[in-house]
Amino acid sequence: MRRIPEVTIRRLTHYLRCIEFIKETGAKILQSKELASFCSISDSLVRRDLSYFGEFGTKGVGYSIDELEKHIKKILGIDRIKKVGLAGVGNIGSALLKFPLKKNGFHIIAAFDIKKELIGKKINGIPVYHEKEIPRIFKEKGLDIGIIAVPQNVAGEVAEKMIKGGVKGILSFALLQCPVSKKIPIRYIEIAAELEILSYEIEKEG
Amino acid sequence: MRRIPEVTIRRLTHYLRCIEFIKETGAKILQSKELASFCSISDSLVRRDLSYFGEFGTKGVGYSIDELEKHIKKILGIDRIKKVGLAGVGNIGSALLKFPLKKNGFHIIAAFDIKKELIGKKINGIPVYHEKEIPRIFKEKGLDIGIIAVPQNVAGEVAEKMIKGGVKGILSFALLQCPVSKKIPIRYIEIAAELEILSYEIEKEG
DNA sequence: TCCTGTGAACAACTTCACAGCG
DNA sequence: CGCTGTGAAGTTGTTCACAGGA
Repeated sequence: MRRIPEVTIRRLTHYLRCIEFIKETGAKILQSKELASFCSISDSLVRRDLSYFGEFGTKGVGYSIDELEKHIKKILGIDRIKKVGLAGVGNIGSALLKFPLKKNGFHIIAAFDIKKELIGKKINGIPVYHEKEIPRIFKEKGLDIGIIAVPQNVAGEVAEKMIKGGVKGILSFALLQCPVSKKIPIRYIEIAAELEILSYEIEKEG
Repeated sequence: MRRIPEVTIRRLTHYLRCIEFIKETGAKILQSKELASFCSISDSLVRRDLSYFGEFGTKGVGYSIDELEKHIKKILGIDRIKKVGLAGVGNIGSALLKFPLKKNGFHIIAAFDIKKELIGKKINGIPVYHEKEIPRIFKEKGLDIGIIAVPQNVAGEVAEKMIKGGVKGILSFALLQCPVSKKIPIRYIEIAAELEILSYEIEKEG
């Protein structure tokens, strides 16, 4: 099997969103052309993306929606629940605690902060610990993913603590200054960057 | 000038973050090699990215940090303030109202929701209007960018209202169902998708 | 027949390697 | 000499076009 482009994985998540939507209409079969038009891409790209992982379709017919959903979830590794720990219960952090990530298979098991008035409380049923507890709790509860929503200047040390706790991957809202010690996947959500790209696109023509 | 890859624009925003950081050290000159190592990419890619927009450097020396910052801001169109309207004052929305986007040149001027208890209030100094006012307020205040943080099922109509108000670009946290009528740039921030990609990367090897 | 899966052609992006200027 | 800017080569990703199975 050839190396798989990262954009293919991103599109897979998009296919999943479309499938979830199409399922509601009661359809059972989906063709590459229909899925493609939902995503505004070419049908051959849909088939290419899927073919990296096997032959899921039926020639002359299309793809079974249920099967396809199952396959994509398996590929993305979300066929089983992922346990998540969240560091930083500020603006973004507390919004995430209320965000329905559970329906996508991501369960936030524990939150962390340094503010005394938060520690020991439960927010939306999720207990808040002191940040110094990150390594212990991550290890004890077997958390898979860490979300970092703390200020820029402490993001690096929080990441190191998660790694000490055996985290397998990190999603960060703050740029992690120095590349962290152990090699685990790290992804970023940067709201300012998205707005800047949008700004560029606006100025480009209009 | 050749067509500019979207990844180049994304990297430009990253260069800006690095420059902001490096500036604090008091440095005045920056070489492509140093910027590249900050971003974990090759130096020739940095030079290629910048060369799409002109010749900003001095051969044998490097780039003036101040000049480079100014140029990149100009390219991204953030050399002047962008006015932003935010629809949806829920979890994510209210977090964004407190988020320091101002320091990146994005000023949230107005917020919108449908909950009676919010309308007429000010949050962090930003007035909240009813969502039916979107077209009027966007037009009157000359808002450039709309951020959509409402539930999926009403995201489409909110987008249409913004377009009626003359918005130039949209950043959405909810997938917009049908592609909106007028052709303006739309970008997405999908937290679930990022977690899914992370999940894939985790399972891939470890 | 119709739609998938896939070599082969094509397009986009990155790196190489070096000319050229300060 | 040292670093930028850039053709040309190399690599990666997308589309074409069609063989092949239901």
